[in-house]
Amino acid sequence: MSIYDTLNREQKQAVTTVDGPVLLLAGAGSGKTRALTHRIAYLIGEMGVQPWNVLAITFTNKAAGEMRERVDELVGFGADQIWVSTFHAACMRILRRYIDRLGFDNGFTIYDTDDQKTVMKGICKRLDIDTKTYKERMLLASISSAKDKLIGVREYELGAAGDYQKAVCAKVYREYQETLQKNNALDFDDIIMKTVELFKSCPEVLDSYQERFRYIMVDEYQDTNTAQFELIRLLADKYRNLCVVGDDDQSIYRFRGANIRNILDFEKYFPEATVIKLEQNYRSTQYILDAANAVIGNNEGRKDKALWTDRGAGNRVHFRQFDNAYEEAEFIAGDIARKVKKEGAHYKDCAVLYRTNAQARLLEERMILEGMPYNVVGGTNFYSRMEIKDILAYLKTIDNGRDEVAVRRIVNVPKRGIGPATLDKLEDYAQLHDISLYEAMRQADDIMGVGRTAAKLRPFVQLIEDFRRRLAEPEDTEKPAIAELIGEITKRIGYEEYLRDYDDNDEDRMENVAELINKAVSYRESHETESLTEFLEEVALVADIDNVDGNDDRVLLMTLHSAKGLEFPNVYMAGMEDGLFPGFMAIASDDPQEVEEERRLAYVGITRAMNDLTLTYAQMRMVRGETQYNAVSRFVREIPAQLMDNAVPKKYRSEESVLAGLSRLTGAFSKSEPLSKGGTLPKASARPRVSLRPEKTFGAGGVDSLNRLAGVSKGAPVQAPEALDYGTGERVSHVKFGEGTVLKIEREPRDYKVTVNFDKAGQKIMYASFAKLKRV
DNA sequence: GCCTCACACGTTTTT
DNA sequence: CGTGTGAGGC
Repeated sequence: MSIYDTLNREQKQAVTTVDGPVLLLAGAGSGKTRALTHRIAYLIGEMGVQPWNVLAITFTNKAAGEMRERVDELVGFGADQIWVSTFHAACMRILRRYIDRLGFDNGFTIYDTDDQKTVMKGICKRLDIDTKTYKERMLLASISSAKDKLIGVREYELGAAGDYQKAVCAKVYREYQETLQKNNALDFDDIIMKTVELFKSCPEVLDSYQERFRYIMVDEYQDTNTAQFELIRLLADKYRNLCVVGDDDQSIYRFRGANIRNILDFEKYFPEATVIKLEQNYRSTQYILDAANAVIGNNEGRKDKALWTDRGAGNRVHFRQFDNAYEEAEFIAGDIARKVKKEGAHYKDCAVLYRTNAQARLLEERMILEGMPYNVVGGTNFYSRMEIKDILAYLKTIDNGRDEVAVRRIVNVPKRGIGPATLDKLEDYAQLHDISLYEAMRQADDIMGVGRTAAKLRPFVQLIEDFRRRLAEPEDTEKPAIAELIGEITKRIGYEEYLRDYDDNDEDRMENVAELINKAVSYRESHETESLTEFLEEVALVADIDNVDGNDDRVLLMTLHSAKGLEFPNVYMAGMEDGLFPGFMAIASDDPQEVEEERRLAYVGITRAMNDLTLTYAQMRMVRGETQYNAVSRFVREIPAQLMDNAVPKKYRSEESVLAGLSRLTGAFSKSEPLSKGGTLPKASARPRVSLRPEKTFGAGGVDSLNRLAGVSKGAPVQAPEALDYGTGERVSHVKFGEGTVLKIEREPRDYKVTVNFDKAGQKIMYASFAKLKRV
């Protein structure tokens, strides 16, 4: 009995066809990861291929981690020599070694979307571009899409000739690339593009990697963009042992440049390719699979395939409709609770999938209310939180002084009295002397003479220099670990106090900082040598889905995109409405491809379900403070009625009414009038809707906050309190700062400005109507 | 340089 | 609806 006996015929063929290009068309749930991992085991165990000659590429760290685990089990000795990694991580490894050949320093940093935006803002200012006509987002999008297609600055400029708008983009593109190079930074797209550039300009480097990676496997191949395809093509060009695995029906990243032609035209690029189809589904029951097939069948131009299962009919697809999104959330939470209680399900067996992250909120609130354990994947990435970015910017500055975005971010956090004017002066000086902004700060004394501003910069520069010096110390003497470094930074800059003044979330934020320290500790544990550069790189390349722990017994809430590659016994797809899913943009577009992509997304969602699939619809939904009335999603309507337990109402079945439903009826109906459908759901009107949102606390300020509330709701200016019930020299208490003594009260046109010396928090100046001070 | 208020703007989706 | 940004006062 060998490990290959459990594979079906097609899987076996995929495993044993090791020479030449292979296109493995693997439908959802057809065991493609099994096929891939066994293929790697077969190459090494049966064909005598050296482990280091194997490269397996995935899209997320999570997928890479899972594959690594399974390969380790199957291969045993030498498994750690196999490169199992994401596109980005693999390219980073290559670039760290060779990017100096492209004029970058090997210690370069990675810019995330936030950093890109910051750079772009600066460029628009510098080039005097009107950001009303040319939005930063749009400019970045066109640069990104150019990079996805491997169009460099020069080529872009050539293509822009004669087109004013494009010419502006070209100018911005050039400036953007120059800025990044100056800052010794790459953005996500550069990571791929620069690697291709490296391979094309340094044949000997390419050759060394071709020799190294004689057997290449690519997972989720349908999501590769042109740059990624070119990268793979170059690497595989010598030995042509390339096995790509994908499903054109699950291609959902067109918006990010994924080129579906890569999979559809694979046989054109590699005419000698063996094509193998995996069509047996091991995941879902028949009803679910039939529904999936029915929906995806509406797409044109797909590779012909039909999934089948021997798991039996199973349950019909559940369809439930609700008056509004609150009831939808209530039902989903309730249904999960019922499954856990009555059917012995675990929370972690249930996932709620939706189109947009914004939908998570209502669901989350409902689950909090029910005390149900849940986990939201995505939304705001941990590493894009303000406090994390601040700390990382300190680390980046210590690590790479050329990263101007990082330096600018923190030079005045916490406040050091260094404003834009000072930075401009420094910037000019830096440009003139061809040095970095940070270097200019180090020389600040020479620039502005004995000006006060130079003195303000000194402690900052000293702080950074101090940490740099200590990091340069030899190992196991004085050199601090990254975790210690973070702790010391926060302490020395007084970050906790800064956060306390910043807003009311200081406790959450400090917890996040603590979490970052945890991550630094676990980084140290999983690596033999600690490198700040490497730590920052790992941190830059994590996706939200990477942090999902499948062992936690919690309901998972995530977007349909995040759900790709996962499976759950019970799946809820919420917000099945035309206008939301498929999205408004896709419907309005005259490019039918857009709705097709949404349909593939629906297909991905449906095929996540193993046993139970529930689709929900809300007639009324608040979107950005506006009430929308939508028709039942066309994707629900594409599922034959006999596969579902509830019929889609007639009114949504004809095309006409669907179109009518599409138009937004804001204002046409009274918003306060609940659209109750008679006696079907009597509790709808009785339930206090407001209670679902966490109530905002206005502190103990009594009259003052009431004044504020009343004032705000009428849109009138805030009224100054008639008189204060405390005076100079008296003791007062504050919600955040505790007790203190009033030093000064100043009358201002609209308010009183009160200076208080707090026992613990020190001296603060605040406005009476906001501070909610109470006499003690 | 800092702080406040007013308003404009946005949503797909993410390595 | 919530956030982020820019103008104007202090």
